[in-house]
Amino acid sequence: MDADARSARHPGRPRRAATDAAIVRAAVELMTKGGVQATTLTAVAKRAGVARATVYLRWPTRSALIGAAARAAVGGQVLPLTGNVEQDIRGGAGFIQRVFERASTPAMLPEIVRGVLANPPEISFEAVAPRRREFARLYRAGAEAAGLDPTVDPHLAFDILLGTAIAHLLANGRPMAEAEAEKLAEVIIAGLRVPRPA
Amino acid sequence: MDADARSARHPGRPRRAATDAAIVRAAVELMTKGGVQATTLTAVAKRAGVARATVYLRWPTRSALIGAAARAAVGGQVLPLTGNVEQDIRGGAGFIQRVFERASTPAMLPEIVRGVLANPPEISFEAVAPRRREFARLYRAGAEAAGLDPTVDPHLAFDILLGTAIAHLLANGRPMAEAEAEKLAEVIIAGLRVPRPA
Amino acid sequence: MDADARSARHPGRPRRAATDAAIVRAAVELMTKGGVQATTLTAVAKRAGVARATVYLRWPTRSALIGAAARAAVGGQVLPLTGNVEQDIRGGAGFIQRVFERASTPAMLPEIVRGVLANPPEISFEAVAPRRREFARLYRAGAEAAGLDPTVDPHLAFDILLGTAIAHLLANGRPMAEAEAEKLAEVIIAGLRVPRPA
Amino acid sequence: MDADARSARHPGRPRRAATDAAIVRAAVELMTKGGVQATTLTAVAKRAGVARATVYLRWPTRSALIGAAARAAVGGQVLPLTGNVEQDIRGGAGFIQRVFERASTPAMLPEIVRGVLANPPEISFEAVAPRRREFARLYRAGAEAAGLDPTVDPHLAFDILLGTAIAHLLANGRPMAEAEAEKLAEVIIAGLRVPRPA
DNA sequence: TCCTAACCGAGACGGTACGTCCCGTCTTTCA
DNA sequence: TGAAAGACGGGACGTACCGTCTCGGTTAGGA
Repeated sequence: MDADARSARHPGRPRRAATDAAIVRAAVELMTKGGVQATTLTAVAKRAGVARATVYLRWPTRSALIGAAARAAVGGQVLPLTGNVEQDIRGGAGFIQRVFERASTPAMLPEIVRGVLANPPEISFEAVAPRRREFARLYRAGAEAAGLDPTVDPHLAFDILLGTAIAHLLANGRPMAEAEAEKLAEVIIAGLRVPRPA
Repeated sequence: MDADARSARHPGRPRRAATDAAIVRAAVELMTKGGVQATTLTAVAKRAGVARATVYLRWPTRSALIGAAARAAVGGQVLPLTGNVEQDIRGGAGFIQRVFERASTPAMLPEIVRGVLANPPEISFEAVAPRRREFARLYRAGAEAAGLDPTVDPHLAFDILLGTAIAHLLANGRPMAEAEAEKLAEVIIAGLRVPRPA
Repeated sequence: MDADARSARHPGRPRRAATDAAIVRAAVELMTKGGVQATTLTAVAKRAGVARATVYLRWPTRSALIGAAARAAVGGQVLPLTGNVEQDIRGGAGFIQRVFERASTPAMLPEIVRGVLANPPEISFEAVAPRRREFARLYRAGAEAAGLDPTVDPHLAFDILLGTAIAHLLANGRPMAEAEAEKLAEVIIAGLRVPRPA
Repeated sequence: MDADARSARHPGRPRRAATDAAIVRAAVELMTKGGVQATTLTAVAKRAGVARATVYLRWPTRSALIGAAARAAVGGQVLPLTGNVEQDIRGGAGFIQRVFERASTPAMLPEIVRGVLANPPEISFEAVAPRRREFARLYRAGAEAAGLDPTVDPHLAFDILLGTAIAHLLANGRPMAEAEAEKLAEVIIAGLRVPRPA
């Protein structure tokens, strides 16, 4: 959509692309440091070295900006998938574990939850977990061959991985360790494995 | 300590106990209907039939009140535990599924996440998931006898149950269905079962 | 009226007379130190070592209490009058000058003005300047004999004395000095003297 | 300095000049109708058709606004002075009498007294009686030529005029009549006249 | 000597104003 | 047109105070 915006020749002075990035970066930093309530539009604008009105030229609402910041902070990396289901579960565990270890993820999580559950939604869950759908497609396609239960909801493995990371963070105040993530992957794989005929 | 507080006769006019409940109830209702942003102190006080200042006599802050409402709405029910680990995992799945089906839980979830991750924390996770600790104790005590992996983090089963419920809600916008929760319990149990000697 | 209150035998525990005085004294002190806005009922009660409700047993309103304090602080002394008009003008100047020199008078003045001009009046001007009426009576009776203008408003001399003290305080932030008061009295007397036949 | 402020182009949207006036007018009207206690910021803002925050952009405090209103209501008119001392005393009496006859003056008086005597002062007396200083200068310059006592405090005539108007208002609840003011001027002039050589 | 009405301290409570802060919009000037 | 700056309407927040009320405990004086 950036391409669209650029190709449609607008008259007048063009927007500085760097400004967008500076604003989002400022928002992420403020969220990380002080949470949502510290992420005032005034504060964001000041930190980005930009006028408040300039922010409103790009995002219609504070919520929209915070949503953009959340996406940028969390949905930026893309989980690599291979099609080998077992390997993808293990890889997914490691990926999610690393994402949660970055300070911005716990900082953004409350806003993501709020935005996703808002009515109407302010953040699309797809935007923050862009590979969930693909993960399910690959599970559907490759589970049986890998000896995993093909009757189960194909999103289940992904949801367990992500959900457990969230629950662990909430319960302990810190993200899962690498070893815990690996163990989790093993439990999921074992749980989904179809019982071998005796 | 309630006993102490009650026995130590405080001077002055005593607080009306009903007021506490009315305020929390009003807060929960407003949260459920309109989310956090609709849960104005003015609105809560009005709905509870109480002066705004009266609310501040009991909770120092809007956040504190919302935290109390969240605890009341979600931590109110207590997961029954038997000591039979397999049965408790299945029961836990059903319990969590039912809790998430009540409208107040999705409504409160964003605030719970915010409050638990806030710095300093405004909500103790124990308060909203009071049986997690006991669940882990029972797992530690009974896993081996039940043929489940005793080397794994004893909280793991609980965290998977709760976390998956959260992830499912975020991904689909609606809570897990009963059948899904049952399937989840089976996967967890199978995943934790120690490989039987061939 | 105190006598009335005492003679009408009230049942129950009688009021401690000292409490009234302590409350008024506290009010005057607070007014003198911090002005009206510092004279909170809470502060007065605390300083008097008394419960807030106790104050309301004696005065129906904060305004009423402040009015009482004003009367006590300013109307306490009574201007001595002799009937010799010239002498009473000079004496009045000195008296007013001394009253304004006490710190409580400038402190109370704003409240007195407010209370006297309030609608309905909360303070009767008679209560703070109890001898104005008598002064006028004596002027009416003795002016001609003293060679002073009998056709003028008999309150005029008193009003000039008091008013000039107020204006001087407002303009300079400090009360009139003794010499200034004496000079003022001379000007008034000279101004009121009927022109001697050439 | 207004010129400076105007020439030094301030960035941003300029303040609407009409708003200042509307707020002050609303404050004066409310004071006149209901006294200080009716002059709520909310009421002022509402009557001026302005947001409460807008008022706070111009005056830091309710007191400051009320002070401004007092100045505007009372200090607005300027006593015309001629340099002819006798004539100026008579003119001053009439002027003050007319100022006190306007309903806003008695309404504002308590606040003026409070503000002038506050510590620190919130209203400068110069602002409400801007010609007192000039009056004294002219008296000092012209008293002797006019046959008036040059040794007396040159502010005295003015202070008597203003003070007597205040005292009269306090004592009677209504301002001096025109005839009374004229008589007062005559008494002052006679009182200040140096005794003619026999 | 006991009863009883009133006093008194303490603090809850409804109500309301204050002053601060933020949002989203607007109106200016300058590039 | 973009962008900086800041005014503006609107509204919530947390604090403070008023005047009323409701407790518990105390204290004088009459029965």
